[in-house]
Amino acid sequence: MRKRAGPRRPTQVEIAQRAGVSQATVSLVLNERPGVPVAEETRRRVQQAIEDLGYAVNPAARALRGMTVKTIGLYTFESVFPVDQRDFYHPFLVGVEEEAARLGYDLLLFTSANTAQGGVYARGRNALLKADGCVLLGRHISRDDLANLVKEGFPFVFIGRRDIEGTELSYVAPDYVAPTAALVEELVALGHQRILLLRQTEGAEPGEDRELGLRQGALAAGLRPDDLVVEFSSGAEDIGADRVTGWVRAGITAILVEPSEDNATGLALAEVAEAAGLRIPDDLSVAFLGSAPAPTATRIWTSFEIPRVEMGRAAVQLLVNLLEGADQPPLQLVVPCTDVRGNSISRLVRR
Amino acid sequence: MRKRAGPRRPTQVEIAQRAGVSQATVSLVLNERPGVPVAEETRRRVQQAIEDLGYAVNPAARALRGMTVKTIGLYTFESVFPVDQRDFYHPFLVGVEEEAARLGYDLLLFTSANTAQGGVYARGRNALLKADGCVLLGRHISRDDLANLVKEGFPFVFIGRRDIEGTELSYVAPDYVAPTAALVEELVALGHQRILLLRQTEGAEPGEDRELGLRQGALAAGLRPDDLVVEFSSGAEDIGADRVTGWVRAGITAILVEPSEDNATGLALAEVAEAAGLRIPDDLSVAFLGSAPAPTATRIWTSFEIPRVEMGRAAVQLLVNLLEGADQPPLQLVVPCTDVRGNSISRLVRR
DNA sequence: CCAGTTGACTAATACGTAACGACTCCGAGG
DNA sequence: CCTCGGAGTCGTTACGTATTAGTCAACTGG
Repeated sequence: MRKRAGPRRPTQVEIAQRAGVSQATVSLVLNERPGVPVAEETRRRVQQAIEDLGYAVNPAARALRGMTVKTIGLYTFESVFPVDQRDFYHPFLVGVEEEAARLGYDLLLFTSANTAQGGVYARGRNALLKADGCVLLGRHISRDDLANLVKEGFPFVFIGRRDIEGTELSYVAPDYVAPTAALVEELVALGHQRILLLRQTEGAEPGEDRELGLRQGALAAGLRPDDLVVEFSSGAEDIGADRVTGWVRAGITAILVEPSEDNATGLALAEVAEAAGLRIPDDLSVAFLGSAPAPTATRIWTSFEIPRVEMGRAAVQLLVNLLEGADQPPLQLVVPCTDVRGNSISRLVRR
Repeated sequence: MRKRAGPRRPTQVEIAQRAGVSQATVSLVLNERPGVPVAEETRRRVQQAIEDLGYAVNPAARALRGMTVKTIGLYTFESVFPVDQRDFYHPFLVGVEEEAARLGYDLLLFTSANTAQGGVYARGRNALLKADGCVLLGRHISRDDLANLVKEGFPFVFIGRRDIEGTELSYVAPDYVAPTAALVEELVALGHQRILLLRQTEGAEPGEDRELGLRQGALAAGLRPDDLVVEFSSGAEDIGADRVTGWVRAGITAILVEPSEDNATGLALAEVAEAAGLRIPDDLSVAFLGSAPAPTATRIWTSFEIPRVEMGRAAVQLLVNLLEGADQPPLQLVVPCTDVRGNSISRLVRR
């Protein structure tokens, strides 16, 4: 943190001198306050001085007085930056940006915190303070950091659901439960009796929600709990041929995949299955509980889409509510997903 | 600019009280100054207090003292935000972001200024002050704004070349002259004798550079100035069938197109030409002096690529040089483009 | 002619930090 | 015994703004 270079900028004091008034009056002209009138002639002189000297209010001084500075921070827990178009997170950012712009806030990207590998509390401890409030994003998140932020009373909104024991935080999250349940009911209606849920090992809450949806759907469709299998995968290398054929031999006919950012697990599953002579969907129905891999000429994955742009927008709206409403309690918002009906599940044919 | 909500954060004074030292000592521990030692035991106590209270330095107060705050602003003169992948400007932003992250700076996107439609000096006059320095970007730029910024001594780097009379500013720009000249020489070698340059009406300097390249190339290839034609277009609707056939009837056999962000002009030209029965490149050679429309199965446009990501990176490097070097003069950087040899120009066949 | 009221302005202060100069120890050197 | 000097701390100030409490003159109504 070195010293700034360059010539000094004019201050309210200099404006005041030039206009022949006090600094307080300049401030009054700048932000007119109801009940404190300023004579028209005085106002004019001050405006003129501002024009002449090219004055601009100093945001730092303003912030020091405890004012907001119309800036929303955007922090991601994993390396989302640089913002690549193919990136899973890109639509969130677009939504955040659009809405911030619409509401007149600038957007501060905490690019440095990520590379520094220290989390929110890395560098000068809580770098987020440069902004009025913050939108947080990312799977591999530090619960301690979140809890700390809540304790400190720093205004933030998390994109995705996070439950922290003992505290309540603001978030906007997709509804994984309902569409998962609907998918299960559809599979049962298609004749499937044993269904596997393949969960990611990381990012607990979304996985919990999907499992809840699985059980709700099974209950509604009259499936027994024994017919449901839940397994975990930490990546593509987890999915071996023996594991997949094992599932099938155990009577599994439909697999619900919790997607990862790059969908490596799901793609590996498909590849391994086909290599083992299992055709999708004839021998094995596969659906993604979230964003699926891009459709190809022959394959459209059955899945559902998270409204990412809208979630980004909503996060900013919640945050601005927190910032502008005095003493708001934490806000939560759950948004519905839209179904994608593809050709990766089908009616079960008993052999 | 309302008041901030939430509980107050701990200050250096409170740390000092808890550690039994003065505020000045806390500051010393926080930013160790060469020549001013602090006892190990004291340092430890202060660190402990910082830990206990969860202290974080207040960036506003720091900034007010004239310190830099490790933030680079990014301002675009037209609506680049929200950052869309198809956007012409996206690669610049990626480069800026990468380099800012690498150098430990956060990135402040001035999204609000664009929508407010007021330019740099809109809102509270010069919103840029929230950052230490700024990267500026965009074609439809206000020369007055730029001149003002220079006058005020605000550190910034412009992406693209801009000459402002009487002042010198920092920029990173692509070299349009050399590849344009090379293209002209190549066309002449292919037998072309009358060449048209189709300039954009807006964004003067890049157009000037291309025209300079045209004349240099013509000179080197032994073409007479009379054989060069320069026309202007303000968009796709400018390009009518009569205009294009007029050019051809006047002996034009090759057209160099100055690209716009969306390349509408160039695409319109191609369409109109084909509709008029002119085949490219047999009847008419066409090349883009910059980024061409995306290649298709049958068409790769001859053009050259601006290294946009690298330019973004370079802009940040220049800016950080300005910020961290004391009293740096303005810096300029011209980067080479890479040729794209396509199938839209060919040897001239006399009929 | 005076108490009360309103309009227009200002002096003073607080916000949290970094830096400068001054101050107090304490041991070494004369 | 006195002086000197360095190590370690501290008091104070300045940064530029928004706000509070207050001053002061002009005006009102009785």
